[in-house]
Amino acid sequence: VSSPTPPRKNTPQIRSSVDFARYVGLARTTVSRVLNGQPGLKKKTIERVQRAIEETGFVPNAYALHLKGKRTATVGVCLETLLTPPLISKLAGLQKRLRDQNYATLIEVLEPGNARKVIRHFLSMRVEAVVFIGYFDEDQIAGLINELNSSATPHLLVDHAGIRNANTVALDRIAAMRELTEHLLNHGHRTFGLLAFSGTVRSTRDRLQGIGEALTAADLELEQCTRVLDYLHVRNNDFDYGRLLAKSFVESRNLPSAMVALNDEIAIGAMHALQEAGFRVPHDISVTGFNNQDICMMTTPTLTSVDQRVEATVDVAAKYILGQIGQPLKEKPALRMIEPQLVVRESSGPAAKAPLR
Amino acid sequence: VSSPTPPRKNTPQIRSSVDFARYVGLARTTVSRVLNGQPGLKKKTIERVQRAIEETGFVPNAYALHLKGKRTATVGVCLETLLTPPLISKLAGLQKRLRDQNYATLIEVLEPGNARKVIRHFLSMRVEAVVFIGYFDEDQIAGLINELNSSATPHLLVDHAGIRNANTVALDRIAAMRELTEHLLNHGHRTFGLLAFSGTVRSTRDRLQGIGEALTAADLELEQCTRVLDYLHVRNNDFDYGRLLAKSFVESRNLPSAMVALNDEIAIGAMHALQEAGFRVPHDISVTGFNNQDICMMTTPTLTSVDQRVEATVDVAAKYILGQIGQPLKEKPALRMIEPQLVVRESSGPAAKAPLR
DNA sequence: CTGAAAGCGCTTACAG
DNA sequence: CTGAAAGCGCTTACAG
Repeated sequence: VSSPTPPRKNTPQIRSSVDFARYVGLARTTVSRVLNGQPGLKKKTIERVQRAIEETGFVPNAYALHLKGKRTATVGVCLETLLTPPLISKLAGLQKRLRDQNYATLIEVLEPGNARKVIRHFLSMRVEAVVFIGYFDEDQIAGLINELNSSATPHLLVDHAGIRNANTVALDRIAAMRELTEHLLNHGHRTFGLLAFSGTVRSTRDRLQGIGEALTAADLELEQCTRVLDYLHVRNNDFDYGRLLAKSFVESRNLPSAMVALNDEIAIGAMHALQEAGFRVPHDISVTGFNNQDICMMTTPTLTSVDQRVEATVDVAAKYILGQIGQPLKEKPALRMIEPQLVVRESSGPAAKAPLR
Repeated sequence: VSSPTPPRKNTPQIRSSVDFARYVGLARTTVSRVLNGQPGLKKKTIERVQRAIEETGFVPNAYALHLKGKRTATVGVCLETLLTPPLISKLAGLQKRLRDQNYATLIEVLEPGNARKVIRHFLSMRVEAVVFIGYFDEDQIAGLINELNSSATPHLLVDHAGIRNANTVALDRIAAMRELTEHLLNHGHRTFGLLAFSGTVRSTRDRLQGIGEALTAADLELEQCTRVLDYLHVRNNDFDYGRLLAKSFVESRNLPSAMVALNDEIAIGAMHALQEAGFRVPHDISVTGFNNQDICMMTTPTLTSVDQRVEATVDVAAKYILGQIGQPLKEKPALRMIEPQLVVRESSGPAAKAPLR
């Protein structure tokens, strides 16, 4: 399938359509008509131009094309600073879908302080839409959306739900944690160690709410049933943080019957620490993750987790944004929730009979 | 640090510097001089323009700017289709360094069949350099580099060594495997199960060569010491493939004393399968990975691996490419090898006394 | 500070 | 098929 490139002869540097037309030996107008596939041209002329393209490598200047009215066919994507595996999957999926529709993707990482600059760069490049993937400062993102609206550029937030007036596609994190908690409740768990659920990020608040809803439905109270030791360590959502947290729970001699981790890495780190301390998972204590990464199947025991359904998310996102391009801005913000999928594996099971020491 | 966006009043749609100058009530020339920070302007005038920018959200059209001679300050990055964690780290590191120098990054995934299109897109966008990250079809990439050369666009391959006339920054995979093999030889290992080392990709050939060199130096022969069962399964460099391979070795009743895996995922999958089959790692059999991902510290036992030194790689890459921009193309291709770092952990140890069954 | 003009690299009627 | 012209949105001398 690879298209071989012919060896380039020593051709004079072709810098513009003027040079190129001269090289071909045709009028600039004619060349332009060939390049744009216009009708009424002799086959021989078309071939002559195509051969010259191969010979010279001439590529028209996109900047001139757009000035003349050609669409930029470019979408800007802003990423959260933390490039986690699920975020990368979403980016890759979106890029592929846009590319398939002949859109180019301009990607920037949104860091605190560079937001304005990034958006202005996108606008100067006349992107036809902007997609944000991940979690951002809420005030900041609201400002950016304002800016996009006033230049009639459609936008979409992927993941970050709850921003007023923003178009959003997001995992239903409330439902995710509700289902996960129900699963644990059904197994008799009544005390839950929450790993890395502190903080005021929207996603965490949603997830806490989901836990709370499940507990309330079972006539339990969030404050009574959950324990948090996040404040003991510098937070860093990785294996090691999970290990530290679980260790602290062990040392506190006040272990919950289930540990619910913010993500798979933390859950795996926690399992590790628990096993090192002599506890059996899930016999002595259950552990759950989030994101359903491939590693969940490779741990001992395999890890119960929640799948974000990235493909579904990206599908909805791409369709939405492609549908908005070229349309007048909608007045009502669009909100699409993606249903998560609980994946039960070996790490969660019936609660231990006696409270652990 | 977040720059608040002022609420946008109902301003008339500003589409060009003409509109904008009219809105400000100044001559287009004056506005342009303010925008470009030219001297000899009253403070009051400058402020007036800046206020109008805030009010209208006016952003000059980058396409017009570039036509007038402004640099595009854009670098194109081509990625291999398979977005592995090390590849993403390299991309993220490079993007950050380019952004810090005020370069925008245009990212495309190179799939078989779209290579020409991608390069032509980059050239039409007048990127100032192109970086390839990962492994590609060798003929295809040679053609692309040809094309870039003839339009005087500097390029750099990250990872894929061995392409003639290409500028390259790559991990010294030969040295990596030589050191890893020496480490195992020193522990008395003489039989090596190679997991996923079949195929003719350049990186695999290099890595096999490194193994071979270490064996030769110990008066051993590659063919005698190594075993491969890759042909038994559909290759897919993930946990599950490693598990399948290790299982097949177990079933073959001809186990090597050490398993050397192409990457960490495969190694972890293999460890898992070995442990399920009742073998102890490393007491009965040693296992090694590659890439030194975070999980290496979270497995039981922790996994011996090789670190690609992504930061060093990206550093060299960014410096090289930024140094080439605006310079005449070098005649001699540049080649910089990055020294890998062997990270010995628990999964590799002294060879078992008796051959395993 | 203003205003008219030229020109960057293209495309697109338009008259031949 | 050719050739001259206009114009996209900018910047930059230039004369006022």
